[in-house]
Amino acid sequence: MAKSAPVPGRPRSRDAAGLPAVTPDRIIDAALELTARHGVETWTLRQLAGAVDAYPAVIYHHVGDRDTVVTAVVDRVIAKYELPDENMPFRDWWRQFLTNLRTVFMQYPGVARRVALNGPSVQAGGPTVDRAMRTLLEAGFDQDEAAMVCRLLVSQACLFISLEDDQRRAREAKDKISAGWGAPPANPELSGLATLNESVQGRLSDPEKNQDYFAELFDYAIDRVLDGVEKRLEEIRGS
Amino acid sequence: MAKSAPVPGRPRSRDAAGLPAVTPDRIIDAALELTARHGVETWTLRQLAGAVDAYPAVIYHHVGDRDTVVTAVVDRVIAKYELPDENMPFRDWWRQFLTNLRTVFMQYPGVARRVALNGPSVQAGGPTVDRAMRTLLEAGFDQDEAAMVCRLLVSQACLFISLEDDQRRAREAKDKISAGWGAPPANPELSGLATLNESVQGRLSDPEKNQDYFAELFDYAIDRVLDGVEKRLEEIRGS
DNA sequence: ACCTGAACACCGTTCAAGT
DNA sequence: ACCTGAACACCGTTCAAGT
Repeated sequence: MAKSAPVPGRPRSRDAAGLPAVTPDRIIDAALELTARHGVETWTLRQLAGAVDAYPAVIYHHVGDRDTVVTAVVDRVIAKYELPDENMPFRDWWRQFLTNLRTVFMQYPGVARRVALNGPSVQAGGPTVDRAMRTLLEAGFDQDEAAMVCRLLVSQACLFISLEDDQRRAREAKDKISAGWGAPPANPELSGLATLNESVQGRLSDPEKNQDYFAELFDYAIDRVLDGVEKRLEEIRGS
Repeated sequence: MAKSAPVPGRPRSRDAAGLPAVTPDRIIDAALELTARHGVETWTLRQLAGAVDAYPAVIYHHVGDRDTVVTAVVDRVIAKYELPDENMPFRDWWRQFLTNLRTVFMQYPGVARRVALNGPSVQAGGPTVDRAMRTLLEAGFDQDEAAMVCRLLVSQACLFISLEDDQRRAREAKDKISAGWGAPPANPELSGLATLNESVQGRLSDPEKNQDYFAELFDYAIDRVLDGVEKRLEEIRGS
C-alpha cells in the first residue's frame, strides 16, 4: 500500500486523504484483531501498520516496538474474562476461573504463553491475583505456599492452553505430527508401545473424539492438579 | 568467514584447505553444541554453517532445512537420559524419570518445548513410551486412561521445563520481569495482593532461595499432579 | 507533532555456476 | 557429488526529511 510515487492528485497527508488520525488506541485495536486471527507471534509489524493504513515507523511513534504493542494486547485480553463468585469453595472457584481463562485466551492464540512467561501487568492482573490469593489463604494455606499454589495453577492453565494454541496451528499446516504413532511397533517386545498405539488408533478413527482431544487434556490436567492441591491441603490441616 | 574475494594463494576446495569434509553427523554435532550454549530457537542457520566452516547452502545439501536439523538435535538429546529401574512402583518410577528428563533437557534450552509440541520421534521415543505405558497399565489404569496420563505427565514436565528455559533467558536479558510485583499495592482493599507481594519480597531479599525458585516450582508441580493421578487411581480401584 | 520513504542489518531459503 | 557466492523475499528497527 501507498507504494506508488507521489502523484499530483494524491493527497499527501492522512487528513487530506480522509483517513482518521492514527492513535495508540486504534493501533492496539488492530493488533488485537490481528492476534485473534493469526496469533500474537505470527503477525508482523508491517501487517499491523498496513491494518491502520500507515507506515511501520508510525507504530513506533505512537506505541513503541513490537514487544510494547504485544504487552498492550495482553492487557486488553486479560480484561475480558470474569472472575467467579468469591463465595465459592476454593476448588470450585479455581475450576471455574481457569475454565473462563481458557475460553478467553483460546480466542487470542499466543497470549497464554506470554502470560505464563511474564505474568500479567500489575495494572491488569492485580484484582485477579488478589481474589486468587484470598481463596487460597481462606482455604488454609500459609502465605508462602499460597503464593506457590497460585503460581502453579495459573502456570498450569496457561501452559496447557499455549500447548493447545501451538498444536492447533501446527495441525492446520500439516497433519503428520503423530505420524508413526498409531502403527503397531516393529519390535514385538514393546507391548506398552503397542497399547498406546491402539489407543491412538481408536482416536484417529473417531473424528469427533479426536476433535476435542486437546480440550480433554486440559480438563484432565486441571482436575488432577487440583486433586493434588486438595490432598496437600488435607495434609496441612491434619498436621 | 570466506568473505574475501578469491585470492590466488587461497585454496578453493575444503580438501585443499585441509578442512575435514562436511558430513550430516558433524553438522548435528555442531547444532547440538550451539543448542547447549544458545538454545534451540536462538542460533541461526548462518551461525551453524559458520561453526562447520561452510556456507548455509551446505547445510541444506547434507541435512535439510532448519526444522530438519532441529528434529535431529532433539533425537540426540532424547538419547541422553536414562530410564529408571522398571521394578519401581509407578509413582517413584515417574518421579525419577521426569527428574532425569529435567536435568538433561535443561542443558539444551528449547528442546523441552519441541518435545511438548511434537512429541519425540517414534525412533527415539519408542522405548521410553513403552516403559512409561507399562508402569501405568500395571498400576491399574485401562488402556485409554493410561495413554491420557502418559500424555499428561510428559506434557507437565516438558511444559514446566520450557517455562524455566524461557524465564532464565529473559532474566539474563532484563531483571524487571517481576517489576511492580513485590511492592505493596496502591489500593489497600487488595489484601490478597498484599500477601502475595510479601511472599515475593521475602524471596527477593534471600538470593539463594530466589535462585532455586524455578526448580522448586517444577518439583511442586510434579508432586501435585502425581498426587492427583494417584488419587484418581484409588477411585478406579475402589469402584 | 505527525507522517513519509528509504535505509540498515538481519533472517531462512534457493539456485546457477564452479570443481 | 560437493561446494561457492550471490540473490530473493522477508523481518524489526532507525532516521533524515517533509508537512
